Amino acid sequence: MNLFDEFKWRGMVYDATEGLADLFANERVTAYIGFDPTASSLHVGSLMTLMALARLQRFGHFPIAVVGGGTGTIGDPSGKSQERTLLSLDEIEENVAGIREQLSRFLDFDSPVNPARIANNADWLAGIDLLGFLRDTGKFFTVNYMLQKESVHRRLESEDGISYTEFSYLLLQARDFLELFDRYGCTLQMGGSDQWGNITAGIDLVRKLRGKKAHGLVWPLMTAASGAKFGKTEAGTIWLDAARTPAFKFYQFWLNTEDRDVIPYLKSFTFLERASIDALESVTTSAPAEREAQRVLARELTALVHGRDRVARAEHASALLFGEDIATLDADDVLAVFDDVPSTELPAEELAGDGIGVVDLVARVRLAASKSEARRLVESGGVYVNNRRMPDPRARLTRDHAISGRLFVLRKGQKQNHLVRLI
RNA sequence: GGCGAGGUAGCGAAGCGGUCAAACGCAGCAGACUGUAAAUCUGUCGCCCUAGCGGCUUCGAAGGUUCGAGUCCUUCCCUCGCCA
Repeated sequence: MNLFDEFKWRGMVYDATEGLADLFANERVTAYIGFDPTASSLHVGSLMTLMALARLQRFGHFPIAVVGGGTGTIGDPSGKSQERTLLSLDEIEENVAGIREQLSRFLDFDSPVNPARIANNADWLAGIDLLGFLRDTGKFFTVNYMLQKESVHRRLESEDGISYTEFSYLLLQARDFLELFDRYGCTLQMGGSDQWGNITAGIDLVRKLRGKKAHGLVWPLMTAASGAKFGKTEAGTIWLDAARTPAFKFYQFWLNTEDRDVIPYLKSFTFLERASIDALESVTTSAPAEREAQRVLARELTALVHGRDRVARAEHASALLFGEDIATLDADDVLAVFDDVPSTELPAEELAGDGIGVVDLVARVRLAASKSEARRLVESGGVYVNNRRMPDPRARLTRDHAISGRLFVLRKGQKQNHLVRLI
């Protein structure tokens, strides 16, 4: 099976240029994808992209991850309904460094055969002078062509319009492709379907200036079946950085995938073979309550992003949290398992006398934004201490309630846990 | 520059001088039901507390009229549309 069929089977081909399948079959292709340096960490929304590069490398081709240190200063209008706020150069610099680090978990930069490569387009874009750019790149695009691009077109229709800055973005990305073609013989650019316009612009530029055929491949934008934006949860974005999204939470995010999304996610985000995924699909149909597919998905991704040892811990923590009676456990066991769960230290003297009010504690550890909100939470039955619901806002906690006299497991709703250690 | 429309809670959107902390929808949070799922239903949803027909700060900004202003007047700022 060549890479094109592989992508196709995984539902990753939304559109591709003519002849790409043959190219994959006959040549070792150098391909690139761009990453936006809008934050110092990538989040699950970039997984498709990361996996695409990783698969490419596994099939013997050459992946290039381009971090948009240059284009990031401008902002891509694709898929955006509003003008973006510009980041400072320092911020971008910092973000590029963070992303570089995360890429290494997906790509092999030391392969003797087909090592991956990282490039920062600031290297060639930053030094460009306006007049030179207008002559060398601008001359090859008519405004008519640019206006036809979906991303530009949509913004023209909108009330807010599009700034000249973002309008120019297309040209910069086209320039990237040309540059990578010249430097590394890169002949393929991939991305989400919103990138199609930018990609074809690059292909056109390569053809016009170098007389060579370059290719493009885009996949459908990942959405959850519910229509929710993928990768965001109640508590915000799911990052690939353990400091921002602890492994336990990351694991839980995938475990909570709904049935109708889980198979597509397995295809897109894991290296599992077709046979395994087909098997999981039938199990999901016959025994959905087991959530076997979700477990595998969570295990695979947590292992990939956070490492094998984290998986075991996350699984153990999940079993405990959603199963056994925490209160009977030993504080050390709980701590060992839950060290990813957010925690707060509380001086034991605050529990002296008649103890601390549940409401106060919930607000104190920021499980609720304010004391009033904490009170509402408690009254609606959404607060649990050591797995036992505490619906009375006047309830107080003393040391006697703590696990081994030194630990509280505070829970909000079904899933949000917080450890309180007495010191 | 001229004319017109408009700026209300995270978003959208009501609001004809008093009972407006502000209808309604979405998003959010919690509960029931479940499989740590989906759908559905319920509650909640400015901030504070000693939780009460309690206190405080809001309706672009600043002034003013009035016993009383999101609602009226003045000036200013900003957005959008049409024209130049």
